[in-house]
Amino acid sequence: MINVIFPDGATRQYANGITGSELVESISKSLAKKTVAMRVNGELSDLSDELFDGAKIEFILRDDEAALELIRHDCAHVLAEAVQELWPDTQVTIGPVIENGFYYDFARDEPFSMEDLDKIEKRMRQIIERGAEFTKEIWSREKAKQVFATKGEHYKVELIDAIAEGESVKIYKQGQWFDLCRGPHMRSTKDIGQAFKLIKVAGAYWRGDSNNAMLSRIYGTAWAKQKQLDDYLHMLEEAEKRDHRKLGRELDLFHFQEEAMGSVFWHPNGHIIYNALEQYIRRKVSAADYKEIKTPELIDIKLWKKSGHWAKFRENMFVVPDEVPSMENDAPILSGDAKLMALKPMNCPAHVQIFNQGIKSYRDLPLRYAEFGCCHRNEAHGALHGLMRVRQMTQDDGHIFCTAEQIKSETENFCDLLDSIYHELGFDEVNILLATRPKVRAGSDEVWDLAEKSLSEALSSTGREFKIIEGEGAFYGPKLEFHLKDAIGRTWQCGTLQLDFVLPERLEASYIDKDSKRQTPVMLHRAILGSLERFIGILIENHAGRMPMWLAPTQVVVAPITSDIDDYAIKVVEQLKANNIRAISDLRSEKINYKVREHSHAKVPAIFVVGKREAEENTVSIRRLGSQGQSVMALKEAINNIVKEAQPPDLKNL
RNA sequence: GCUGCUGUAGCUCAGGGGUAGAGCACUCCAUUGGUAAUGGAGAGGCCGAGAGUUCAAAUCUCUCCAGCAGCACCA
Repeated sequence: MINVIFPDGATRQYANGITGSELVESISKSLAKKTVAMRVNGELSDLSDELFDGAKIEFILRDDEAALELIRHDCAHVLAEAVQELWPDTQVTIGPVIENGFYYDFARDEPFSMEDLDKIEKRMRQIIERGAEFTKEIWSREKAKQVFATKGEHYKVELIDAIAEGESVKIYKQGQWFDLCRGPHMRSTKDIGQAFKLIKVAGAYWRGDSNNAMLSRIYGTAWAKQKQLDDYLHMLEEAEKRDHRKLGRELDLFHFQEEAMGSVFWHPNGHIIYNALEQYIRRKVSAADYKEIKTPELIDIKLWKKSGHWAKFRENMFVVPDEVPSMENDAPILSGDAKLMALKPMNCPAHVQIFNQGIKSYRDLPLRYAEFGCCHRNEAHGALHGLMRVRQMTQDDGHIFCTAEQIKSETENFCDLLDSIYHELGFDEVNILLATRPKVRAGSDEVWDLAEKSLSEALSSTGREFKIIEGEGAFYGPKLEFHLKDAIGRTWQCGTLQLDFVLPERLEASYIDKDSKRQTPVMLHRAILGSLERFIGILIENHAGRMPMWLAPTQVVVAPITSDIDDYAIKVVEQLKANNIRAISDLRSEKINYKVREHSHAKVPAIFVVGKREAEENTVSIRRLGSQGQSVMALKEAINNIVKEAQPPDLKNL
């Protein structure tokens, strides 16, 4: 007999060799019907696994959160089976679960088309209907390799070779079809249900290495219930509608063109947002005791060599010879021995240069520099993505020079500043990650201990929750990442705080300590928004283009109903402008319906409609974006309200 | 950078070996109206770039370039 422990702590005795499904059957038929897997001592397992003495078990019902992973994983297997039924010469490779779904990579000469996806999906639904049971077999390494080799599944053979000694080689069968798999799986393909959809096809490298062969990847999404699938598909649609590249064009904010690919042409409307945001951050960092500086964009590669960027970051740097090229047939000729300059990809070395001017005392620390530094990075062409990934960007960058003892308080200060800014910008959910020492790193373990401890203590002392990502730190120090959740649930990494013990040393930064000895300061790299370009992209998508009043390029449109009210409309605009409101009049001889429609599409937050009545009574009829109705108000009151609303968030309530 | 797809008017897109098409936007004219499209007329294009096949190429072929999706990258 064996003892099995249930989630509520109760222990019951069962016969040796009892499986999870036999056990659940013995408890209740209806529970057994809903149970698709189990957790044994906290590990997801097949229901068909035999239990052992002292096993803590927990049943996973199909509707449990935990079952979602299984649904998606099983769905990936069915996808592979469907593809091999349709195209038997296709090799299967791996098919893991990812956020919101799964994918499977196939090796095949012809890539899949979108039409193929429909065919595959149909076949998948049939396979699921067949409801073949998942059964597990343990094979010897030799047998597994031989069977897959005979089938021509060379990638699987390679996977078997990669399985650690001592780990068993598991084969999961579903009817005739079988796959090498770690498991676990649900009872049968029927448990998957029909709430899934194949989303897209794409190329992907074998084992994620760009030196390897390119495979064909099929992405799918799967859910427990149809409603969840519908919601997810709706979210994707919503995300598409919010695409900042589309809105940027429609709202006339910015554009890109071939001659400057990856760099933004800011139009007047977009630049209003840009400036408002920059000025806001300038006020915030100034209040947090940062000194704003400005450093050169073009710097001799000598400095980049010294800083280490030349060795680590060269392939992302734009290099410019300091020479006037001679010309032949309009083609430039460079001598090849001119001095080389590089457009700065980062601001840090330049900030150290300013720190290094004059002699610094421990009394000067912490010393905080901020710069809206324009950086150039030669990003891979395939990486460019609207404002989100550009080749020329402006970071809201800053560097804090301090002592090791000050790391903790500086971290706390910075977190407070971030909280305040994210909150004011409308992002109230922030996930914090602490990336710790990587395998290859600079600096002694002692210093790393202190650095990691300072960061985690600073976070804990303020009651902030954070996750640790082991080994993901920069080679020069650990870092914090701040991820913002947007209005439709996507997260964006924006803020970062990175400790650096290497650069100050390399660039010979020092201060005179209390004992009049020279010391090397610690350097904290930090950014709040990340890049202004990218953050504006995030703001556009977060607000779906309907910017809050203080960021809206045009804040008010005054639209007269007939042309004999034009004078009054002009007067209203003048008064708005006198109060620093970005207002325009729309005097075209169009109907009011037309004007309202057009400015609503342009996402102007407020339309003041003025007709004969309003002109006589010195009022305006206000129509706010997103509302169907309107309200009539005295002009003075209306202006006051707009002025109040148009205050940047840090200046409201002052 | 890799794989796949795409590139025709400002935008969204149709067409497809032999005068280049639509809707919206734009310009002009009429219209003066009460909260999401008033009517009419007009203008607008090296069909991404280059080469090739052909009597003839926007259309077929090749090479580039850019965009899109994913991968890789992301100090």
